Amino acid sequence: MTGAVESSTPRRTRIQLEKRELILEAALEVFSTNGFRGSTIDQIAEAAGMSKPNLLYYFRRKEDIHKTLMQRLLDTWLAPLRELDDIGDPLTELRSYIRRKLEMARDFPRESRLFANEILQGAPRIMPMLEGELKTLVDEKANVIKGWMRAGKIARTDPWHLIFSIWATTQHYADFDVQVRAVLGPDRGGDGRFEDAARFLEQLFIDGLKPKG
Amino acid sequence: MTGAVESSTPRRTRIQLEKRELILEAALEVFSTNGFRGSTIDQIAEAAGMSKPNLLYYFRRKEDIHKTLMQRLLDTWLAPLRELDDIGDPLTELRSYIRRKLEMARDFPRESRLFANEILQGAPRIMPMLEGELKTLVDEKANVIKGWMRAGKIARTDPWHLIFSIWATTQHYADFDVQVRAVLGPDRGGDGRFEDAARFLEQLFIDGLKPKG
DNA sequence: CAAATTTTTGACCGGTTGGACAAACGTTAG
DNA sequence: CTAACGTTTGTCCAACCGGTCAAAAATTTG
Repeated sequence: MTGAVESSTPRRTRIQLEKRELILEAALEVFSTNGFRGSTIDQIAEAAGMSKPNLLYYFRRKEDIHKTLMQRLLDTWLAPLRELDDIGDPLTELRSYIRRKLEMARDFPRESRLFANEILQGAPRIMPMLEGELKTLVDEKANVIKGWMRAGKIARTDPWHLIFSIWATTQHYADFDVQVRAVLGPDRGGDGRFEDAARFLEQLFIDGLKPKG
Repeated sequence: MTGAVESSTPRRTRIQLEKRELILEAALEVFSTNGFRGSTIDQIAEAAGMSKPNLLYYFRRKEDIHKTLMQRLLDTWLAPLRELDDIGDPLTELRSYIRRKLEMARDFPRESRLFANEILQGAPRIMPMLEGELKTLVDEKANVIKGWMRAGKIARTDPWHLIFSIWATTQHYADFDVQVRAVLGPDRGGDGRFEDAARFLEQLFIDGLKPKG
């Protein structure tokens, strides 16, 4: 069932390394907009500027491309959470975590959508990573946050649901981009939209929504 | 390009009405877990307990099923927001809006995922609805919320981003269900998970996250 | 019951897709 | 130059998929 995509030391030539990157970049584009089943090898090959058999010389199965993409993705995707530091001011830490996540939604929307697509369909290809790597990290950081709460440095809540909410709100701007755009109308140039969202989320998570009085 | 799925009064027999419902129910199940392109007519037909040609007797094209599903969906999906009442206590209104949305994520996760799937892929089939019906409603309600803010009844923020955040956080529990489950572990029976989320979101949106001191 | 109508099915079709393969092409080292 | 190795491509195939069609089966109507 679970075949190793890359066994030990695959010993790659220079061309192989380059072409594999090219393919992964193209596949990210195609997979993130059409989903796994909705994407064809031909599409990816064309986006990478090569023929289908040529692509299959570098990745023997369509699923291998997707798997490789997912493995890399999870690392960069969780990087901001990894940086959440036990030491340092809690509110500052959370504020910059939120901002980093939002920046990622802005700068890497394809990665976000690829991930969302996979989860939506039941995470058939990355379930083990969720239950392993992901859960471990989240539990660890949730406990950090819990420590801050016990120390009275931030209000008490469920840290797990807090993390989920930060994920949900930030990634929303990448995953549901067309909807956001449809509702707000075309972006009026610059980082206007981004700054609005950043300001809102900071207020929501840091100050809270309630009457000043 | 845009063919009417159902023109005026299609005059349906009893059997047609029943079977069409059966197909739509089956299609909801299949589409929401595999996406549009990832689903086959055969899968839907089997889930509905009939043969493929038989299904195609009731819906002539695969896309017709999806379109019909989406049209119905948007109505029920936006119902909670429609109920947001100008009169009545703002915080109470918002609190029950959030709760209703969360209940929908719990009770109709397939609908949520179907919608998410469509938006993720650029909303190719429902763009007009987003720019029309959806935008109109959101703008209207955003102005209601703006009124509350001007009256000093709730803190000032961007109402549009507030609505997005409520959507994002509540729907997250349906769309990213497998991830939530992977991180939190198996649900310990009953509505425990749901109540945790409800409590958290109420605190987040109503009380805010900040030290009591 | 019998005719008319609706529903169901098996067989079929053209196009697409993931993938195999061998032959051709290119490159490099001896 | 040439043998060895890495790269690229044209061709092919079997499975799948959306959809058609005619004929059989069931149902409704008179």
